[in-house]
Amino acid sequence: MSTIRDVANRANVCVATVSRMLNKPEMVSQSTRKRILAAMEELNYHPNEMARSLSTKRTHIIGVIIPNTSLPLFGALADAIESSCADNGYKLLLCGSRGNADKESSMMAMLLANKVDGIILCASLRNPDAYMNIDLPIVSVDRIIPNIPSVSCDNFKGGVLAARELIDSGCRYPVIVNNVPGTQTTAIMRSKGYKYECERLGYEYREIILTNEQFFDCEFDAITDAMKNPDYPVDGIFITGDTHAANLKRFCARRGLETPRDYKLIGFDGTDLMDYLDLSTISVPIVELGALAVELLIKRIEKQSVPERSLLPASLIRRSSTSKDA
Amino acid sequence: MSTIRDVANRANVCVATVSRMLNKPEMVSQSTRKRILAAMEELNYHPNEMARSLSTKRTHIIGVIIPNTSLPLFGALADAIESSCADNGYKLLLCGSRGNADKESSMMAMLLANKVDGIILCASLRNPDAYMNIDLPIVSVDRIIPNIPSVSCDNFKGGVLAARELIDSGCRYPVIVNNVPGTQTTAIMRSKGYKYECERLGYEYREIILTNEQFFDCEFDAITDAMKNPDYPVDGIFITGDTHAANLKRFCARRGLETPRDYKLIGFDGTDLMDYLDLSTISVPIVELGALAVELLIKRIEKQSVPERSLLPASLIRRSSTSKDA
DNA sequence: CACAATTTGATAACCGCTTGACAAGCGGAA
DNA sequence: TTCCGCTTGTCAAGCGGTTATCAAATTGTG
Repeated sequence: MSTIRDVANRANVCVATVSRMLNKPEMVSQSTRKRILAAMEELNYHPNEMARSLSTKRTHIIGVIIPNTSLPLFGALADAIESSCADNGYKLLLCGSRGNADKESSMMAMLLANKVDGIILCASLRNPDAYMNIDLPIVSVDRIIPNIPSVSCDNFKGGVLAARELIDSGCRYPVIVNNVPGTQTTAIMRSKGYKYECERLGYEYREIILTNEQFFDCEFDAITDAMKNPDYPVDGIFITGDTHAANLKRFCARRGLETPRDYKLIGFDGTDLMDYLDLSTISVPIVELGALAVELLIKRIEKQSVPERSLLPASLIRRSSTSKDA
Repeated sequence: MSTIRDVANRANVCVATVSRMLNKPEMVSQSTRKRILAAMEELNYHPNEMARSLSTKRTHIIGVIIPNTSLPLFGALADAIESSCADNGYKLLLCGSRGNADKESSMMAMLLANKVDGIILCASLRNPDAYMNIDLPIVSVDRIIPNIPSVSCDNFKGGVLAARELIDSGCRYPVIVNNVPGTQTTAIMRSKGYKYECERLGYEYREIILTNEQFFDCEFDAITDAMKNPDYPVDGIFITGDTHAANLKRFCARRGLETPRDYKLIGFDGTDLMDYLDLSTISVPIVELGALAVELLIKRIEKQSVPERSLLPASLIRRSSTSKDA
């Protein structure tokens, strides 16, 4: 592997000149530039980025902490982030946290030790303290963390859209299916939006709370039971998460319940999956979220100021699961 | 940010001792070890991995070139690879090639310049020359490249299973839907397996070739037309790729054609999507593929020898789209 | 207590590149 | 010719670690 000295020798210049040509090419004349380029070519020289980083204290690497790229939403997000990074001359160090708070912490430390220029975080939020007081630019995606700029989609608006769509499609007894309340501010905003719109339209706010395990194991009896409740026979369901919606649809189908005939169903995320299943959903602009996260992070790396909270619009994707003709 | 020298001072030892404790802890006594650890703790010291890499010539980073993590298959693969890397103390530099051969080449160069310890490649294979003659351990996933160890699933066997399943489910006129023939040896193996089994069971080998654009735009008329062909009224379809299968199912459904009534359908990949759509598929052991790729790469990094070609078993996932009761 | 074994110190070179200070060479303009 | 401005050379220190060498200090052992 050839070094900058080899190139310098080959081109009959000094190392400083080669370095200048690498970093401020306008400082070196056409003729020597050509000589140096030729030498690089001949030696197949590529500057050692490690060595560079060591002296410039800039790696042009950004770290991404994300639960799991095998989930459609996060896979798409990772892809959007990667692509934006590449467009801006940054590389991406990927960490899968699996929603494990301890892993997150150790990954933070690892990224610090590897001198990444900044971090994009999709945090579990189990231990928000871990992210604060870190002397490194951070941008959070779809999670609200004090003192850390975040980009998320307008979850409140998403909740509003979902409520309105259920009611528009003729539901009299809508319900929102939620996770056990946690620190997920985005989930809270979705609920709030949903609640706001329900009440504005004169409907009752009802929710069904499921545990993570129930979601994971598709134990949705609480929901089908609620559909048979004479006092409030649920006929419209807003479930936040496309995979959950897909699981629920299957669960119900096995019990002979079909959308839109027996109930309306709307999800949240806007993944392709919903297209195949013909399920309505609230679309999250993932590509834009990823791109904006990268943009903001780079601004912070360059010491520019960025807005503390960025909201991107959620939008309704209407499919047969919320069609009127029940 | 504190350096190794700061730690040395704080602990009243010399840098060499601190370095020893970092790299061969057994060489330093209990008592000083404690002192050093305490000093590190107090200074919140984390060794600068860049500097380390520069002198050891080992980054413990592996580069991954993959088309696009937003596709279910690659998202899952990336996740499997990341997770195995983490388990083995490696970090992952992720590159999205989007199947673009030029991007692949420049990413190769980038990874080289960043001194990754090795590369896992999911190549487009548009320019296989680019990967060869690279002085760095490489492992290829699901692509066969001369002189580069590869891990893939047993595509031949997968083709066999698909053919047998179609025929078992009662098809008289099965067909395989293929991409235009390219350099994808894995696709070739699938075809071969399919063909082998068809002929072994006394059936005719028929294929329908579609272009990438036709796949992408879901222009499947050639297939539905074939289903009406009186000479060979296609009643069973093996389409290699789950998303394609999903798209085809939708395409057919819009024309009133349903599985398993009007035709049998089997995909290839084994993604969750197929579960939701109740479609049969040949399952690729993605997690194992990722883990094995990492394992082999690490072996190569450590100068151990590895097998040139590794095959992991494909398996049939049977769902209603290939059930007999048509 | 002498001797060996273990642990630590001190120093310096090195990994490959950047950067600043300063001088020297060169050509063109006045 | 002289002076200026651009380009390049020279030199050296520094980024934060690793590692080899050798010597010195500490500890354990019989």
